[in-house]
Amino acid sequence: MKKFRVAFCGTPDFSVPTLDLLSSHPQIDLRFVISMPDRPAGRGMELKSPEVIEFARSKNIPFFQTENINKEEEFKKKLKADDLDFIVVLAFAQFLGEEMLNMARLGCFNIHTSILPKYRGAAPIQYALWNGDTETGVSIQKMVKKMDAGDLVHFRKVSIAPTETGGQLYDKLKKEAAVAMNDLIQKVQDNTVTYTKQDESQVSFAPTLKKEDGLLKFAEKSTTQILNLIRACDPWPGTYCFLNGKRLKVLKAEKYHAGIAAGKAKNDMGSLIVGCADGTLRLSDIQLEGKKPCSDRELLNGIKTDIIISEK
RNA sequence: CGCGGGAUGGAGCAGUCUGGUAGCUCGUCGGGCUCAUAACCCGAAGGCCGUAGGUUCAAAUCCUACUCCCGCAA
Repeated sequence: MKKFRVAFCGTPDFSVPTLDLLSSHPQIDLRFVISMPDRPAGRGMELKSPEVIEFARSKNIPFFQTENINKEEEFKKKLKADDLDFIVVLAFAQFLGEEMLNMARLGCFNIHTSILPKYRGAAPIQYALWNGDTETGVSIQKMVKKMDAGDLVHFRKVSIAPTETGGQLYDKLKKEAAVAMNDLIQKVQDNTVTYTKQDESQVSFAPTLKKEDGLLKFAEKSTTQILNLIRACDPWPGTYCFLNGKRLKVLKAEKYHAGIAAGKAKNDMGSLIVGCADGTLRLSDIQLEGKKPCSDRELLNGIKTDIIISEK
């Protein structure tokens, strides 16, 4: 049987399970892995390869790294000559130009971590949690120039547990993406791929989160809003506030019975509590700058002064 | 050489500038009080103050090198 000739564009660990599937699928001939260049990262700013490249290296899959694939004329010629059936794009962090979109026989399939047309953009997982959604999923769309606006070819729904964090949902969808890809390969093989237009009236957006989106504004938000933001931003970008002028990461919080004025904070018998617009939260797992994560009780053991929570 | 904070009994911290008795809030263990408790009272155990050198009569504290942890940034 003839194998499908495929190229893969992706960057972080999120792309790896799907790449793994493609590299080992009997119907797939994985020709190329395309990713971002190595970047300085971490403390010390040492160069680090994208996870996808690490994987490609370990499996001896030909790979190519670039800041902007659209400008790589030489490489595109090579791709063209490779006579691809389709290109899979997953968390690539680059836009594809006309030439790339038309490079393969079936075009480019992008796996997106929401049920489109909801949450077009870079941070659909976080937005689903932030908004308190109970369901999300992965979609596969045939890419067009407009971001995440292509026809839907496949999707899988996933339910969200009330306390699920960004990291947990991320891991779940990471695997789900590979399953969805597997489904699509079957459809391609059976020649049963269908193209469904997105309902433009239902479009919403999930732009990239910034670090500041994780700043907790207790006084002006409800306890539910704060809790949703905390789980959405766990582990990235993380939520924080300032305790007595020092940066305090908030890792976990819960609703608290006792009351306190909005914006105020105190040590309530070993619990660090802070007033929100409609109630009180206990910040149960926290991390002070320069310190390790610990419980509120542990941190409070070492603080003898009044506690002031601010947005600095 | 990206910027910065930190390492002190099991936990979180003070003490370091201005060297000279190891301290605080908890936890643990024993005892007491209470119908009862994250309560309260009494008592106890537990630290070569990250590592290696140096200065000094004397170093947690000053100097040098190293190891490990973390925040920012990316």
